[in-house]
Amino acid sequence: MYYTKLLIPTLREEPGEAEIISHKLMLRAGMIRKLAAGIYNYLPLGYRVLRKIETIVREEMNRAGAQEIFMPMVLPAELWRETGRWDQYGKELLRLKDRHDREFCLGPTHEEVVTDLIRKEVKSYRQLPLNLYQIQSKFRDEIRPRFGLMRGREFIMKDAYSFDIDEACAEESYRKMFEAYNSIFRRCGLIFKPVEADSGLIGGSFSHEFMVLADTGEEAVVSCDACGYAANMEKAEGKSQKSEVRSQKSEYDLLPLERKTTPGKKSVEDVAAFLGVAKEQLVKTLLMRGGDKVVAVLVRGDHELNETKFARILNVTEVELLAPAEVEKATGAPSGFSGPVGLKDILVIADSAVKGMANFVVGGNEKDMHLINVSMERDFTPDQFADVRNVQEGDGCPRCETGKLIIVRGIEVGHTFKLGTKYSVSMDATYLDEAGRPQHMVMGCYGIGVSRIIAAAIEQNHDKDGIIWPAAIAPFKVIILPLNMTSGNVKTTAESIYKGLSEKGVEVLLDDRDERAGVKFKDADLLGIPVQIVVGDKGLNRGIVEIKTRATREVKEVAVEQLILSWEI
RNA sequence: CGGGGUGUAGCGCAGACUGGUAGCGCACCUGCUUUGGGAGCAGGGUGUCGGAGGUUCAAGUCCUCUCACCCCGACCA
Repeated sequence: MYYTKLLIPTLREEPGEAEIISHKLMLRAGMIRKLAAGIYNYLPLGYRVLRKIETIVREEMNRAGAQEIFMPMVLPAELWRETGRWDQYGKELLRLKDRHDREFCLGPTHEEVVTDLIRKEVKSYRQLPLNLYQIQSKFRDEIRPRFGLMRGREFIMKDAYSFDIDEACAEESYRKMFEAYNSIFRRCGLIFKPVEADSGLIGGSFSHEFMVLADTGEEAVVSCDACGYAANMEKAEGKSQKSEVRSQKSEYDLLPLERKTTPGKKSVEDVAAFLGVAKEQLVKTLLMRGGDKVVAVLVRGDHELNETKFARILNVTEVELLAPAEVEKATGAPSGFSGPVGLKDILVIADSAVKGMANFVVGGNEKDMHLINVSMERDFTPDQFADVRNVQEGDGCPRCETGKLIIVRGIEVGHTFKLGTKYSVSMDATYLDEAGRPQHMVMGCYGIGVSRIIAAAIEQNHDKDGIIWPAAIAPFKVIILPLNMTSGNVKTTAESIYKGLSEKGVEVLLDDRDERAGVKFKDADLLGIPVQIVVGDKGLNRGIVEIKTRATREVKEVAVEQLILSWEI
């Protein structure tokens, strides 16, 4: 392809709308342009990368036995009402009406549609298992789209759905997808990690997220430094190092409970500093609403509540912190002074790291008042202990004896769920077994953020000058840089190299613009094509061209006549 | 949805407080020179100053409403 024939509007300056590096570089490299918040045009270069990724995804999905289909983007409301998600999904579901006033939504995911298809077409156990996938635009009306393709409202997703006769077969289908996903991300040239995840709103029994490791990732990835354990923050469990070992009551003399005035000291930092104790000697009391109940949660001062775990304990889909006025009503004191001692008619759940603590500090349920030397059981007894906190770096691994947990950032590019019968039951998708009895199909669903992979790949592969594409997803493999288009020798040599490589099946971009060398170098670095072939008079006088690797900037001089002959794809 | 901010040329921005012919850099077009890391000189403005009302002799600037976008938070594959 000739550069002047392609629309590649590179920018010298960083557009103000972009915050993170992948978004900036995609705009600067002329890959995408924004149409509306979270909605983007793909220009030729961006689309080529997208297609590369799609091809890898298709090949691996097909290899794993999945079949490609294509479902509509506009979905009728009735299907969503059948599973209850028309009401559950909230504002993220973009709803619209047709001319007859019938209700529809733009598809954010396709469990309902595919289940409807299968329940109509599949009747017998002989037709199973089935795994159907599509690569398609999804629309989720995100509260706050940001970071370009990383969190768009319209985005391109590969979604697959498996249907099996029973749990064991469903797990086999899941395992195949898990392996296909590993192959896909490996082939895309990404450094990634599959982690255990909470299954969230889509529901189901277990689930993995595939995380591309990058400092700018939006999610925290927890993993063990000794064994293979890895989970996302919502799901990760850990053994607390300090409280469970050091703060055993038996090792301490219980001191008498005391009241201390702590004027205006509300935060853990302030109270700890004021009283001259460590943050981990405090216990926070958070008043939360889950469903229609108000619950007090106790978490050690240096720990954070994990709302996902907490919601699961309460068996509700979401929990929220009470507003200050509600806290005052529930405890009799302004927020910041809540404590478990003397709380009435409120369920108290304590994080397991609080178990066995002694001589600690809690709020006094009175303005400007805290209690010190509080001890479990003597002064109060929680209704329940449970793991409701975020793990911290250095916590013990829950799976092995010696491992310590480490935390890195990741970008979620894939998610696999074992759904079980959640949708087949609510939508009555059944098959007849060998005995002729109707049984619910057991399902799985598997998503890959195809467009997000582009952003993730750039987050992981760039330098100060631009993108450095992994070869498998690069828009071109080679860019030829004739440094002076007015030199006949340079021009014809560049063109013959272009022709030679093209005939060998190499995807080549020839920068035939009449630009100065500096401009071509800068743009080539920005675009991130893995190999640059530099053709200049200087080199040609010695009969050579330079082959430069974008990633390392290593330059190899090669005789012109040798170049095509010795080229290895 | 709450808080903050920004809309002026393709991109980055100034001009607004204090109303008086819409500007700067880059990009773009023409010509000449130049040509190995974002060239120089000369010429060219490509703009409903986000939109609608209003105040005024006069509005990019003041007032009201509105739309879009960005950031923080809550939320989320």
